[in-house]
Amino acid sequence: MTGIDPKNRMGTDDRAADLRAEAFQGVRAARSRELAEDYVELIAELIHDHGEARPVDIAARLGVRVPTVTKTLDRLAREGLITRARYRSVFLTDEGRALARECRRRHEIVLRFLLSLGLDPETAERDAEGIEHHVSARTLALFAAFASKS
Amino acid sequence: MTGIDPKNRMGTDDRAADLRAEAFQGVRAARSRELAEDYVELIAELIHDHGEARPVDIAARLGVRVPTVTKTLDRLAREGLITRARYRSVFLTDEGRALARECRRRHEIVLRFLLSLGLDPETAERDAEGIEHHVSARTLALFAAFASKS
DNA sequence: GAGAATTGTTAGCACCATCTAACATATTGC
DNA sequence: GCAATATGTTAGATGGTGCTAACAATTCTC
Ligand SMILES: [Mn+2]
Ligand SMILES: [Mn+2]
Ligand SMILES: [Mn+2]
Ligand SMILES: [Mn+2]
Repeated sequence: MTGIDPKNRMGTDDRAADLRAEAFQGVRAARSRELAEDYVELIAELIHDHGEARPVDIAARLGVRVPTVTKTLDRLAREGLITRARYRSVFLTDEGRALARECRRRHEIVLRFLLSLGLDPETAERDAEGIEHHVSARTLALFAAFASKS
Repeated sequence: MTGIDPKNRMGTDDRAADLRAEAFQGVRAARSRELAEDYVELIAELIHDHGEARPVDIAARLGVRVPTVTKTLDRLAREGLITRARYRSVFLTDEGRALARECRRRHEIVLRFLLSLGLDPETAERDAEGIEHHVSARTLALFAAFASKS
């Protein structure tokens, strides 16, 4: 019968720590999807605007070198988001197209939200590009509601 | 004198692409700082709440294994954010403490903002943990203003 | 204070994301 | 159609972030 039961105190701490850990695990999962999301969104846009998505254009817009794009595209192909043939431009699979659509929608909601808060367009675009990957469905819904209500 | 000057068209595209590239480069830079930011913020909190920051507690709260923490702490020490001695707990340098303070402030502003939008506390905490690293000073100021005005 | 339990480190693996250099292929322009 | 240019791939390096297994040091408990 010591004053405070150390087991109990630890138990509370542990539960709090577990909650934290879950949050961080979620963030890590989101991080691991970020690059694929940016790629498919950009590929869809290039196909829409220019008729095709070429590695050189992807690289120019992402600000990385072409070999970096080649390697990442190989990964996306492995994951079933795109298809490609050597020396040819890139195509989205159905799955890739679905992801791209979802990412575009999310990107636009986040962007409109930031603009409706009064942020300048350039900063809004920059911040949206990072924030979009870390916004839950609930938060997205609130963003959309706020933006349309203002 | 061909119908549309292809050089001109390309020029416009190039400038737009450059802007995009800058945004993505900014996001990549933020990504490369994320982990260090989460670590120093958590270390400061552990020191404040428990008197010391031990790898085992850092690991429990981040949801990773202890050897992962060891390795990352080595990197943070290399970068001058923490100091440590073998088998001892972790200390922040002045630089680390300054970064931790800034991260904590930013984290709280983002969290309060999300809560003031009407998000439930658990989702707010999760989203804040990811969003915080991608919020510019301007956006942060707008978040803070919105949260206090509501 | 010795043995048990906990904590921390090291080594080694896997994967990702970036780069440069060198080479291969396609496209373009004359 | 060929030569020059542009584009794409491969190889190999660097560094980050995660893991498990094995071992070392510390701390706790009796
Ligand atoms: Mn993005
Ligand atoms: Mn985007
Ligand atoms: Mn965080
Ligand atoms: Mn945080």
